[in-house]
Amino acid sequence: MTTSLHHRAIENLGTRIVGGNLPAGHVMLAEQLEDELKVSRSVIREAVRVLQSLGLVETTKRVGIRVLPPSRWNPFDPQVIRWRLASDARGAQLRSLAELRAAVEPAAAELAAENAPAPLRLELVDVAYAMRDAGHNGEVPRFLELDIQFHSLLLSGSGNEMFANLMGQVAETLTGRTVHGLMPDHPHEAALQWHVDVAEAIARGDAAAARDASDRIMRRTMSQMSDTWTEQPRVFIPVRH
Amino acid sequence: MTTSLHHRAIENLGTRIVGGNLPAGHVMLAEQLEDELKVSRSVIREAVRVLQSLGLVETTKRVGIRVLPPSRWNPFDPQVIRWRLASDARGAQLRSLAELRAAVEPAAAELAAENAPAPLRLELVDVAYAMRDAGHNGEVPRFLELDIQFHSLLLSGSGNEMFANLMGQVAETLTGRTVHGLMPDHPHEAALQWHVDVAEAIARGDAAAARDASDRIMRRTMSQMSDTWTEQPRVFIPVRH
DNA sequence: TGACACCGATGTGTGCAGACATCAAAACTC
DNA sequence: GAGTTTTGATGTCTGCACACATCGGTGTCA
Repeated sequence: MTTSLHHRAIENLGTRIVGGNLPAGHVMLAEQLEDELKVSRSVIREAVRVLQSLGLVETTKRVGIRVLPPSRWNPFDPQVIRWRLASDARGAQLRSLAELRAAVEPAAAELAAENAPAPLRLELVDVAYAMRDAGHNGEVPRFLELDIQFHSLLLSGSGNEMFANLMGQVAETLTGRTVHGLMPDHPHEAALQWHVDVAEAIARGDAAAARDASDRIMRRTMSQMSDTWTEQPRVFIPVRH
Repeated sequence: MTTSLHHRAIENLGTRIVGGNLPAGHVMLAEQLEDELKVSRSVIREAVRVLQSLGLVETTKRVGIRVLPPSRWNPFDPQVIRWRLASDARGAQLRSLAELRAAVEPAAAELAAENAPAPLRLELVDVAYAMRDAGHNGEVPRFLELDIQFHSLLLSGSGNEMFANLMGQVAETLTGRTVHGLMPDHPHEAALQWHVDVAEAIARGDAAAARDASDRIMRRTMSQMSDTWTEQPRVFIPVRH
């Protein structure tokens, strides 16, 4: 199946804007985009509407379609995140996601210990032990898969739909780490145990212990990654009154 | 200026879907929506495309426009949040936001202590002291305004654009609290001091102290609010493999 | 003469109507 | 039951009328 023209138009413009090829303030005309992408007006109009809802562009009569600065983008939109990960700002995006994850996961662990359904708790324990085995045996691909499953279950078990929604992005950061060669062949022994600690604390409903163990995992992964992206420039979003 | 038809169509359908009037699985036809909203096909199509990008509906040839379940919605989209706050699920949405905020703010305080630009640190200190004064004098509206400004500055100062983007939603939760009558006339004395502590810790670059003080604020507000929404049902989003 | 307010021309997004293309669900045939 | 045809919905294209922000010219007043 060839993806729809609508989808391709969004993808084309989205990657170019987020990638910086179309700088903020740049003005385009609908007609010009029709010619450029060789599609009809309706396709362009529908694509622009979507980009507008993501905060990537704004339309003004008599002016055209204006590209907005990054401070106006919706940084939580999965598409925007994907485009940023595919751009030069990949490092900065990974850092942002990692920081968000480091903040959220201990809180999610705490909530999961209080609210998660029983079957999920059991699965979490199983996965934690499987992770430990895979880590010991140096089965890197299987470990990565289990790692993603573990953290997905944790976020899902919190019962907070915003936490749960970060699953997809978390998977990105984890796979991103391996792509960047930041993943050792044998994960740190203590980190493996901490995963088990989180799972068992949740299983027995010990919120404080779950948070603490999760916090240890996060602090370790953060300190592990921080070296690689210290050179990434930070973006300060001005306060809108 | 009358808001555009496009905007009105999105608003109409968005509120109805998020509000539960159009249940998941419900199928609509573009032609039927044209008649119902008395607008042309292009308006409907552009609106549907936007709702599609928010995960509220999907379109299938030969079937129509199908409403998707809440687990498919983008819970971070400002519009979705706004519609949810206007619906029966207002309580659950406020709780989710409060939990997110409680997780993020201490992390943001830590980052701000390390990265925030100097002028922002100074402004933060000023606002913290102004808050304390306003709190002492029982100036509730002014206190609320300063409170929002304080937390906006904090999130913005973290240098993480995802944290910074939560400002708008945070403002909602704070104003939401007053609307719900959860705001005492005289804010708790210790909480006022903690705000000052956060600001001064950030000003002198003490990340650990900033986090601790912020964490105390969050724990207090959470325990304050938790009574009111314990009856709200939690939504567990299934893990997608 | 110069500054300023007004006003009409212009160009671009917005909204409308109708046509044909495409493709997957559903009905049909064997 | 498997394969084929039909059908009905979205996808795409096009021409047109309208709304309205911007720009430039015109007239008025100091």
